[in-house]
Amino acid sequence: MPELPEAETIARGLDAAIAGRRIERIKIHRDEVVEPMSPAVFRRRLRGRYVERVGRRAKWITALLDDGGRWVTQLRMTGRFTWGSPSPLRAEPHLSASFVINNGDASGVLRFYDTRRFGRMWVLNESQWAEIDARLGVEPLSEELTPGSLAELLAGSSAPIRNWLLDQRRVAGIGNIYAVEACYRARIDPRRPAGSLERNDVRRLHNAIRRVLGRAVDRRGTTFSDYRDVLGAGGEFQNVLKAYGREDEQCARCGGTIERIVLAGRSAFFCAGCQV
DNA sequence: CGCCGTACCTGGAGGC
DNA sequence: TGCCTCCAGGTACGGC
Repeated sequence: MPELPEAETIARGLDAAIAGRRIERIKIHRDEVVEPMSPAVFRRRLRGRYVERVGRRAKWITALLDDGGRWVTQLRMTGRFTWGSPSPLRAEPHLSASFVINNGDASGVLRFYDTRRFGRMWVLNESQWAEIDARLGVEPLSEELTPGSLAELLAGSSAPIRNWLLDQRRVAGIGNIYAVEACYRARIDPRRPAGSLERNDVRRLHNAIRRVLGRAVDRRGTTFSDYRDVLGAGGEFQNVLKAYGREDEQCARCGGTIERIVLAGRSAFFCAGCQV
């Protein structure tokens, strides 16, 4: 479900909801959500802490705590937060964890649902977080990603460019939807070896990555089924997808037909007429 | 080392 | 309706 734009939207919603507030009660409904931490240690490190700020790194949601710790969440495919009014912390289908958070004069409940149960959340110290952070590549919307730095990262790779874009160690935050859309916008065949891109290809790809992600953030992400922001609203970017999920439809740019292929086990969509 | 197939899970869609 | 297969926004791991 969530790639960079969805994680960004969720992080902004969480920041508005819980920054400056205290985590009063924690219930772990499914122990695996905190693996390899134990629920007891997770709760001990989080209970009573104030959340200073919620942000995003790649596809991770990170909340800075008042004791210097960091509460981090990896949403994976179907992880979802909801912020709502208090009610009993009872188990519901797909509910992995719930948190009672002091909301000024009242309290609210933050819930983490995860249908496919791939999502994880941990409370880390700064050096543990630094290790994770160091393994993640450059933020694609930051000034660090330039046509020149992208060209250096691409050099020497034989992986198809669509697969390369999914590798979080070089550029971090892009998932399958936006990798496919960026290749379409850049008019690059998703099968092209990453290291074969020439200067003009790299410039178009750089521009495409930033435009696609930037517009998807503006539209609060892409909703097919599971993804919702913390108040339950879907995104709008699915309405302007040009290639992803459009197998057999007409290409908006050249009138060709969008094809679906499988690369490294995952669908890619492209127009053979105008993506070279 | 780089790349890719597989595994981890559940549920929705579509074929029969 | 039921049963089967395929597919899904991510990523860790192991094999080659």
